[in-house]
Amino acid sequence: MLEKTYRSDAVEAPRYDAWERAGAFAAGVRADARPYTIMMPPPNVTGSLHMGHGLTFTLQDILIRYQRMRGRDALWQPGTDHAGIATQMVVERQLDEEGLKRTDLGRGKFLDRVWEWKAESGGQITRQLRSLGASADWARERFTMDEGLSKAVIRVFVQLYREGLIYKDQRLVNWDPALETAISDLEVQQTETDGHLWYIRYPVEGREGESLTVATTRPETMLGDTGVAVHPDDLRYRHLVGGHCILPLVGRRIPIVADAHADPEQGSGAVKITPAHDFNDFEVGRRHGLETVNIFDRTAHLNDAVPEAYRGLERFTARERVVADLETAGVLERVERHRHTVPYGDRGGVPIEPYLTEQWYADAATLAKPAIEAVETGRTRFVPENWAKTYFEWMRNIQPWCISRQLWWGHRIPAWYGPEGSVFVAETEAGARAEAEARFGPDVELLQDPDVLDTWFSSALWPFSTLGWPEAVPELKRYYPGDVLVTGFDIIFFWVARMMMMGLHFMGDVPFRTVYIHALVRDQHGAKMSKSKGNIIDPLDMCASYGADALRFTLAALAAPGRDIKLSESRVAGYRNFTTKLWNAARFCEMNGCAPRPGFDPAGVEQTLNRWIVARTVETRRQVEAAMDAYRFNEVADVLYRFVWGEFCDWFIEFAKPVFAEGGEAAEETRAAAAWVLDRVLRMLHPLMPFVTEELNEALGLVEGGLIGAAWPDDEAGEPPGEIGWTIQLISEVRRVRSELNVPAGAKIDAALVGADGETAARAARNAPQILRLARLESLSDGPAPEGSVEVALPGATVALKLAEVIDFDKERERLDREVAKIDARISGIDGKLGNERFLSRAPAEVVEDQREQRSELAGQRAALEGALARLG
RNA sequence: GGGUCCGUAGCUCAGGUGGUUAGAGCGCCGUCUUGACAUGGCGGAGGUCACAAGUUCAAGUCUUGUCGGACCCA
Repeated sequence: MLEKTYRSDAVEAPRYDAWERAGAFAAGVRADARPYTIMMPPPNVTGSLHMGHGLTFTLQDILIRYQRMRGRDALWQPGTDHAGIATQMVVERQLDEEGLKRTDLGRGKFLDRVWEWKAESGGQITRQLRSLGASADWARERFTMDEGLSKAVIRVFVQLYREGLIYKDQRLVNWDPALETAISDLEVQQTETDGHLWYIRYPVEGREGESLTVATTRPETMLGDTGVAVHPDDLRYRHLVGGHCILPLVGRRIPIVADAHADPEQGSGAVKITPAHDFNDFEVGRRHGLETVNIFDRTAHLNDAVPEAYRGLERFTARERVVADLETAGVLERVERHRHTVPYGDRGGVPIEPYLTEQWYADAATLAKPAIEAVETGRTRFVPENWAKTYFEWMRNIQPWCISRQLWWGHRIPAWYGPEGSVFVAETEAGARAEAEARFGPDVELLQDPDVLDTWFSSALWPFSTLGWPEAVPELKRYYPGDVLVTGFDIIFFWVARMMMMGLHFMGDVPFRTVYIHALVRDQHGAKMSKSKGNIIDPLDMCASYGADALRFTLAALAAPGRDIKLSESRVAGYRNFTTKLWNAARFCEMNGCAPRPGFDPAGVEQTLNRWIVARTVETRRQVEAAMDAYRFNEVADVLYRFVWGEFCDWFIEFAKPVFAEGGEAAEETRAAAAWVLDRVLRMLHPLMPFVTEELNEALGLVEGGLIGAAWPDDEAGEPPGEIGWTIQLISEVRRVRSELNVPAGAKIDAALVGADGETAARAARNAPQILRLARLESLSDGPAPEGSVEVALPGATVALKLAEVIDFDKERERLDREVAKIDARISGIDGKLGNERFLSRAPAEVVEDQREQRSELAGQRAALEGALARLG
């Protein structure tokens, strides 16, 4: 006997363990089945589960469980990525507490510490994923720093290098002075900041008293200025082009050049050029052959390239000093408040510095070409397809990808430096050495590049490196390409694009056929969830309070394509109630002996009620499939919710009660039908609510071996008979009138069916026990309407409620007048259409016919109401 | 500056290719301890579908413009 309420907290963990122990998540068991692959976007090994994870992994689990039930050999490949910067920071913070720096330990010992940390704490997020119910194939779990995946990284690097698609270059990078490494331009957050605009006069050489005024948000960078630009069409300054300014505080002689980068409308129209510290200025400098003077060291302190007085100053201190000195020198014209965007590193949290360094780059433009084409030709499809535009936009304007990072934690770049600036790139040191010795003879000294690769470089290989590449294992052939990649739009550039490039280049095929892009999870008012705002809804809290099933169902129900999810706890509570409802419906079935009947044929049921629920179940199944195939998770949830609650519970179970009470063959068939519907409901809900459905399945002894491995239903049935719908309408109308007239809920009243044709009378008779019970009627006789009754018009008949004692005749007349008015409004609407020749000639025949039918139906009801009015006198 | 998306009930949102009386959850009001379920039942109120023009027999849905908001890129 089922408990009175479902206890998710007691059920979920053991249930999950049982699945995992039984190997229910394992791919490869169904050797003859068509594979279905989802590559789990590897969360950071430092991560802990937040609601964004909750959404993405819930959707993936829904898909994987659904396809598993549909008979596919489902592989959900899990794992984590090593998160270079984040992980290194975590361990450095630990060291900091011991008063140590990573340089105190040295590279080897530091890496040992990172691995130690990983072993202890790195599994947190994958453990948390289990409480969500994620049915990933944990036995195949991978980590981007695993031996095999590392081998793949090295292989890819070496091959791309040999193909000329990886090279070293001296360019400006986004430099994080807190972390002392280059970072990707994607890891730079442009942040609106209140600042100032300083106007500085640069004296013109050889023209006493004449100066050019430049405006800057970063006055300290003037120490590295090597030019001043004016617009070529700017008549004010044309005579100065080709001349020089004398840089204040420094005394350097810098050329005045004409360049379209200078905007005549902005400030004075003249702009200082600092090629070593600004991306635009770098280009200007290149065009005009200006010097590059690097004025910062790795931590953004001024270096020896600046006058002695400023050396060693931190950049913001330097700003104050420079401004003060400019003022003293009388060349500071004015200062304005100015709001502008400042680039911040999203990990280090300090403003990044455009910084001139030598780094390794991948030729993204070349790699992008086939990746663009693959989406153009539909080999990979975005859902919703709008995101393809974003993808194209970025891919068609792609910049060289800076792949080196000045970190210790990560894949070490397989490049060794020898004498005379030589570089040897090989998969192993021995390989590099062999090459070096061939050139320089034995005993050549080699030094490996100290840097590591961008974490996304290894993530880009995830769809095939996790399957064993570069070894030629059978898994590669079987599970590559994946079927769908599920991720957020914020990751299209970082990861989706790069997987496309690498997959096509190394596997010769796209890494996945479909990319499903879901939205961000926000709080109930649409704000991003963040610790500082205190508006975080923790998925694990939700699971603990309402059950993982309730959270999963909520996320699915809110996952409408192309829209952010505004989540509130009350939604989760609402779907917890749905879990309870399901539980209680199952409990009702159990209490009434609704056991599955061997050989039960849903298409062969005889009772109208059962034909109805069977047909509705099949119809629901079709709708769920269509929604699932279109990744319309909200529709999947909605269709199931409405069917289970609004039809199965509200009507089928209520209609079944008198049948059970009556007994006999009808009751037997209805019991079997109820058990069958419940079985189908549990199967269909299982991908969304795995725990409660599995628990109920076991308790009721429905599918042997568990739902997780059960087959998705494929029953067929005809149209649902209209009789049940009509009866429902009758009951609802009577209830409404009772409520309107304040008839006490407990009072049973006599009623008559007036003016019913033969078929309608038969319908009413067949469903009389249900009608009496649910409309709370004492009796339902055949017309005519009793004296002093309230009449309700229905298709095919009128129900007259004997309420002489409670009726206020005037009020009843008013009520009927209102009903007539409503019908008249609809009739005149229809007449407007039917009176329009263009409608009759141009609208499809079935639309016209439908209007005619409605009109005749309404006319009948109107006549019935008029009759009722007449009888009231 | 370039691009994407969104304005539908008090709140949060559904409404693929135009076609019944525009739906759901939460909230609100009334009512009911009826043997599955008060985490519930029954009933109800609440919408000029942002605004304007256009296309069409027909527009929440398509087009254009206006206003308001969000996000991405530079």
